[in-house]
Amino acid sequence: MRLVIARCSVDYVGRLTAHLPMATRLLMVKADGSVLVHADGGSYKPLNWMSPPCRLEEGPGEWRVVNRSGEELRITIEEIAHDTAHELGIDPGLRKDGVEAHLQELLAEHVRTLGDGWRLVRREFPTAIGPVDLMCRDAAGLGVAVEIKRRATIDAVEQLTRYLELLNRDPLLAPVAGVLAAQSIAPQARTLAEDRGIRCVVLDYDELRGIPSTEMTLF
Amino acid sequence: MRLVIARCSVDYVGRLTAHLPMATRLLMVKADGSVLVHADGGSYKPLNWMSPPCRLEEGPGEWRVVNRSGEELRITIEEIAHDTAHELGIDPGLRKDGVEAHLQELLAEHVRTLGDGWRLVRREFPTAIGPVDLMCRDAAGLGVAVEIKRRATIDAVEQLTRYLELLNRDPLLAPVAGVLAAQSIAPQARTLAEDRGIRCVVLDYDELRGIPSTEMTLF
DNA sequence: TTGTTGATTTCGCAA
DNA sequence: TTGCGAAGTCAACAA
Repeated sequence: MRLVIARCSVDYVGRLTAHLPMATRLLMVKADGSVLVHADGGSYKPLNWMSPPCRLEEGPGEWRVVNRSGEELRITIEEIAHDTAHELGIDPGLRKDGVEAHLQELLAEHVRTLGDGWRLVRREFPTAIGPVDLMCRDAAGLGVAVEIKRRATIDAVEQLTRYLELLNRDPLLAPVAGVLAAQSIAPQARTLAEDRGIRCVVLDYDELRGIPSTEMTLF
Repeated sequence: MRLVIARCSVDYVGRLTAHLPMATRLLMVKADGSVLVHADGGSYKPLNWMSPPCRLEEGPGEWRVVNRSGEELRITIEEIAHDTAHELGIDPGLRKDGVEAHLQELLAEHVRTLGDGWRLVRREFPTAIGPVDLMCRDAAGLGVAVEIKRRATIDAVEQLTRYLELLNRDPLLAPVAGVLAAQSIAPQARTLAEDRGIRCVVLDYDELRGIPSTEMTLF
């Protein structure tokens, strides 16, 4: 990895056109040839960049970074304050825990939190337009399709609505009710969902994780 | 901006839990206290990070980066290969051109490309559930709602469908047809749109830009 | 390779 | 401040 602190201006021409006026910035050149232009603030997102695979052509006072589809990042360098290179090696990579897939696992284990006497029919219940996260039966034995999200927006309501329309056309399954379960639910999503008779449930990840999974055997 | 090349392991506990095993990486500390952990490849996204506002507490062989909501990034440092700091100053920022707003401006100027004799009623035509990108009238004087996207997915079709339902309830406007105009249209979106009688139009940004805007005065 | 979906999305605008 | 939609979204996974 090469780290350059330089006074530079940057022009990108590709999927859009963008320009950065002359200023001092960090230029990061990674081992795969990708280039990142970072300012001393903002978020983790660079001001501008070129993703791999790409090629860096270094000329006097100008870098050109191009990829196969003709996108180009042109960096005009006025002055270099720092320029070092470092061997980093291949990174072993990140391990994550607590994403949407885990929410689904947890809720599948604790379907009872949605209602007394509820049972899980199956996870990833297949339909013609994609799998329903959880298919359940309530205490009365009626079908319930559960859509799980970390953050539920209007899209989630539309998605669940499409599933419900399809499922309710099947005389063997109908009637099927809907539940939108998420760690947070956007107000507009809640309004639309309730307008369509879809129940909204806010999930607490830590609470779900805290319930002993042997609970299901108690009933 | 401080740049540190170090052999380190990283643990993040916050909205999720994540772990990085010991390896050599770049640690970038920005002026606002935010910290980025970069590997020598991948994309512009760091392996892990803490967004501002946050605070860095530096101990012997361990950094703790915390924010107000209790999220924490803990970096255990085994060896430091490089450690420099640089004054960058405030960045003047990025200027972009060619985003969705520009597509809307261009198409509003060249509504005729959608059909001979078409007229623009107004941009951002207001409805109870949000503004329609372009409201037009075709050669026969019938209303057409146009939804503009850079990339049209199924969401865009659903959005336009909601508008059309609403608009067609208004006896002063009905009947209103729908057009989905985008630089690219996902196959499933096209299928769903055409199934609902919504016309799909692929836009060419450069072509639209190339048409003299005085064209409208020719008719 | 292509398409679809989730994301510690980030970012910008507007109410 | 909050909410919502766009993004050069990116990235992982399935078909």
